[in-house]
Amino acid sequence: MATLGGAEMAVTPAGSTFAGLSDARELDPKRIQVFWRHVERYDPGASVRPAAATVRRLVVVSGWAYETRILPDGRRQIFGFALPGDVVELPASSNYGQRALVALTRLEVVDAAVVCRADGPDGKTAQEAVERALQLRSERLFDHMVRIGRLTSKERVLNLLLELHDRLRAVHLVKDGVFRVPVTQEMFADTLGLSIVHINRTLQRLRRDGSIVVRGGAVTIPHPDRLASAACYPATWARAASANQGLA
Amino acid sequence: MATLGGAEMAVTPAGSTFAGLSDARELDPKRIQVFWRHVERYDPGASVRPAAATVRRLVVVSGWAYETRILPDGRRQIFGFALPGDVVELPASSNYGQRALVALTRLEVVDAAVVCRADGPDGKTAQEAVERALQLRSERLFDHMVRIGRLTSKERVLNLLLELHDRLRAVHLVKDGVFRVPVTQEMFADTLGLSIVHINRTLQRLRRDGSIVVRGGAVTIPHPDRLASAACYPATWARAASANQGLA
DNA sequence: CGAGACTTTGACCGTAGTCAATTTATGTGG
DNA sequence: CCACATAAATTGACTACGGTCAAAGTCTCG
Repeated sequence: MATLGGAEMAVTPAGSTFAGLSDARELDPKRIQVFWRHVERYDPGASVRPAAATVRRLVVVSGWAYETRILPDGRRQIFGFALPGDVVELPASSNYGQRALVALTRLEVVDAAVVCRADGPDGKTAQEAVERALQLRSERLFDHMVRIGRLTSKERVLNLLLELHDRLRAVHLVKDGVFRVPVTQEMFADTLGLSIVHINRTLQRLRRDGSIVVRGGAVTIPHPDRLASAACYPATWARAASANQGLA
Repeated sequence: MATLGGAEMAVTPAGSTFAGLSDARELDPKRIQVFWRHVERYDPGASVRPAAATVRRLVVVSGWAYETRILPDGRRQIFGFALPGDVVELPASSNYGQRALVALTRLEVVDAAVVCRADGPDGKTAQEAVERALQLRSERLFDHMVRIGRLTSKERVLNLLLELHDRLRAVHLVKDGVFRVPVTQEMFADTLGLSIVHINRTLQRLRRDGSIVVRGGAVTIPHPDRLASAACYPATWARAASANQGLA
């Protein structure tokens, strides 16, 4: 049967090397030059290096990552996924045990400070974009809390897939309604606070009733609008996401 | 039998009108004067007024509040509690439906901007304190996500109580190990992603086995250290909280 | 005292977890 | 291109944690 995870692939926005920073006005050759030197690359499974004493703000250039914490007894909670164009805040290494950012695919990130510095005299535009992106990330945390706190398993899965769909679409990573989700069912389980077996069965139900279509790690959601209400997915969100695409 | 909620009471730090801002160096009479004029007061159940177009940062002066979202079908998720000395970020009124800050007791708040403005030439000290407090709040969101995502009901309740204990202690609201928790069991349920009935039974179990003592809305945790590990409560946390008390 | 809010209890149900085995990719070296 | 090793997905049987419903008990306060 079809699976959800599909391992690593070219998880980069269409027609642009600089995911999430691809919009016209940002594409100053000089600026890109600057970025190239500062891009950090990680292989799947590697943790992004935190700063020594400060929180670190990172812009995801390409690839997927996930934020996670692992409990002493091995239980794991995944807080969310970082996609191209997202900005993430890493805790200082001193309390890094609390939360790590792990590459899910091949991953490229740039320090937000670099992006801001590169942007004009006082880097105001980029600075604002970073703030906005962090704000969105924060809102997503609340969404996710609702998911794991108050939604049923079916709603959780759908809701998360809808979010990923919208976010990926905002950075042009959805083609003809199809998007790639390089996440194993085990990770989905740890994200949504469910067991892996239950995730598996829930996905099957969703496929059977036609809510989602999964083919080789790529997902399609035939009727996003119809499902949004069934999954308590705030329609508002879609608006906010397209009106305010973070760094895209 | 003893209950948990105990309605409103003087939920203000010991020997100080200005909870969370009571430390020596902050107690400049002029500054307090400024604050008095800007304090906003809310009655239990009232929502704190959001700003029109911007996120609003508020310092809690006294009382409790909770951040919440209500789903179309009535389900509710409470994201956490704001205690004296905490700083909270409210969304702009445009998408205020997403998340509200509601007074749980009589509540006094001040706009963080006011606090910063009042603090010396460029308000740097206060500014930093606000940033730090927001950082702590953010960390608590992650803690809470682990709670509802990966802990058992018993662990969830204990873990939350331990957090409240530590936070209240940091602002001197714990006397002889006893602290007041003006939260109904229904709210606890909506906070921890459980049903009210289950919360009730879980609390009873915890009382029976002596993990907690509840008398008229006041709670004692006889052996915090022993329970911390049983509840996956990061001991680290306590350290961070006392080393870094936000605005206290 | 009565109303309303909150807590407690009992009976029953169902969603989701656990355990363990099987099947299906995915990948690697010969 | 095949054999084998490994990771991921799937299945079945069984359990249990936590939810639902409904009624009764407490507490507070006007």
